[in-house]
Amino acid sequence: MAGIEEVARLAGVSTATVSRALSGNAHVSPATRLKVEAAALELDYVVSSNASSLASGRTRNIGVVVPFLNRWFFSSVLEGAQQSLLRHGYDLTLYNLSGDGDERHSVFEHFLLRQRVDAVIAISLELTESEVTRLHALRKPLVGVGGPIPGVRTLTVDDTAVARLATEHLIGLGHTRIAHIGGTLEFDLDFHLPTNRRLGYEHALTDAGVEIDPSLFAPADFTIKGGYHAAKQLLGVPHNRPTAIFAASDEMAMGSLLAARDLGLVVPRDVSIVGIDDHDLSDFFGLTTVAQFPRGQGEKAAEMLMEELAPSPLAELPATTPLPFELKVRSSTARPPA
Amino acid sequence: MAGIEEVARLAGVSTATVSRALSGNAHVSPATRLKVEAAALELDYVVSSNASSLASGRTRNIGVVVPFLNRWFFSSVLEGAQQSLLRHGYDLTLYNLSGDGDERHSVFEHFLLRQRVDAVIAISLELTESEVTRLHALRKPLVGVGGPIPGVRTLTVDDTAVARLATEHLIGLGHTRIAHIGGTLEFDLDFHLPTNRRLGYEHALTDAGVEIDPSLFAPADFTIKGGYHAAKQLLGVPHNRPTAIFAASDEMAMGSLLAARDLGLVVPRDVSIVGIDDHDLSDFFGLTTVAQFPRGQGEKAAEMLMEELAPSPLAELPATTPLPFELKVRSSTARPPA
DNA sequence: CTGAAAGCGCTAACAC
DNA sequence: GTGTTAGCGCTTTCAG
Repeated sequence: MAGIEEVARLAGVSTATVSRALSGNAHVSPATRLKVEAAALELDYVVSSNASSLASGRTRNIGVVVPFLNRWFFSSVLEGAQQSLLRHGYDLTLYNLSGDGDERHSVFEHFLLRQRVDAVIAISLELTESEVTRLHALRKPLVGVGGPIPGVRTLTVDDTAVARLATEHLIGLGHTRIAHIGGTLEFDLDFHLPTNRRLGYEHALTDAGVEIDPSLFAPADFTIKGGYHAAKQLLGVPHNRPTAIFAASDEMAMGSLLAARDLGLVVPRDVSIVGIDDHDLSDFFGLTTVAQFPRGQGEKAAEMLMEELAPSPLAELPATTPLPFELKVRSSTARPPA
Repeated sequence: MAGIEEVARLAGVSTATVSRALSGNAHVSPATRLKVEAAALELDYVVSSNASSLASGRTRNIGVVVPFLNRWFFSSVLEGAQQSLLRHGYDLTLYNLSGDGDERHSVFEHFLLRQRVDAVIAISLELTESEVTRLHALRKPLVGVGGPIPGVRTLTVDDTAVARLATEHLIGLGHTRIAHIGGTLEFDLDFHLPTNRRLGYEHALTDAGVEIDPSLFAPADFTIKGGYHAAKQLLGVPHNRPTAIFAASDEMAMGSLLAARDLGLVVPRDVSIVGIDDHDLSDFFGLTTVAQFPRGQGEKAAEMLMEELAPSPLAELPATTPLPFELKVRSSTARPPA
């Protein structure tokens, strides 16, 4: 537990110089810098982040708030953010709001206000106006991932366009009876993702001159299990069965795959299935999907924060950055049966 | 950003009293405590964790180190730990070592030494002796989850017993040709989990008087995909096919389920399958498994740390706490075909 | 480019 | 029970 003073003594300089040399925040002659670095190394010196934060006002720590941990999308974003932050010398403190509203309140009251963090990343969370206001009042940069938050810079794919792309792929193959497994209303609270995806689906259909059939929609909960049951419902009808399913997430698409199989249908011969995500397992299942890149989203969110926290005040960045997505055609889609 | 001084002024007491009243670390008369609390509330006062840490030496922050984020086991442990820590007013800073060894080194050099954390939880990571030594030298409590670390208190299920239980379930049903999908050697580096599970399997067999057939073992990588390929290998043989598979993880067991299906086999009529974990999806797949409870493991790890950090120095606790596990029989196992 | 010194906002003896 | 005060270990003006 060597302190800065000992390093200063060993290097024969003042503590101020040690601080400058080690943080790189000011000009120090190469010679002294070397001396200081050598001394620090020899003494195993590492700055105390608390003392440093207290004195400088910067914590080099970013708060990340997520609603779930054990879901592919969230953990991927988190992974990306973590890695990127680490590279920048930042720590990541994690707040999981999977619990009740109480937990959420306490997180906002406690950690944001304890000034433990320099900024926060909110993943797929619709923050309330008061939460956003509070953060702004504390001058904490905030970036959202996974859906637009009013007044906040946000990274999000264009859900409507993604859904349209998936649906158009099916239409392009010749399908017209295309079912859609979307989210239940409760999932619409944050960001209206289900609604947007459904809209993209409907737009694509309409543009292609296909009438929208409400009986071809089934809601589910974004899980494999939910997708399975929804698909059984959709595919179990005796006649005029849909020839394709567009699921609003890969997990639901996988559930559909399994449901089709259990019904004795062969994919893609009897029914085509397409999802959204490019989940880890999608390749294994041969699932055609529209990839979004959550790792990249996490990384980008971190980078944005780094820029915002950097001394050089950049030009105002756009409030919402569109994210890339890409159709990945695999073996779960084909022309409809003749 | 009201400071303690303003609160003290508003409440008509000294800063020391405010500190005491708010932290509960000393006796304050109920009357003044109330006054202080009211003042703090009115001013939206929250302690600066940095100042507090610097002065007290406690950070109220726990570091959690994980090798993966997007795997069921790890995210579940993490979730449990997070929730438990939050309840205790602790923050959790996350370090994901999924990158290269460089990252690992930097994590150990940086965060542990930056004294950002009071203690650390290592999930399924075999720490090197020097890493452990370093932590001990810094007097940072350390608890491991998922495998024994020499010289460190660890939470872990008895892998041998778990595997034995799963295997005995199969034996009890009348199976004798029981295959095992275990881990590849690389997964054995940390904690020898694959080896232990294989041993449990072999012991159970031996005890039952069944000879161990090396051709009935197939290694995989703990994923669904890996399990799928391993199972195809095992089940694809023309004759004397195994009547049961014991997979060392539920994900591999699910892969086996899918493989069996693709081979035209009906589970459990033609082949029984059992896994370990009780993964989120296991219920959906009707998979018989031996549940371990990772959320609980995370919670318990947090609790242990809280005790260790508490002022009252408890009696020395056992170095390794055995964890509960439980056979969950579902529909993937049955008597072997006659 | 470098040093001296004044805090950063709190906690913990130590008095009373 | 409560006030006084000396730091915790750094960073950052301000001089030089």
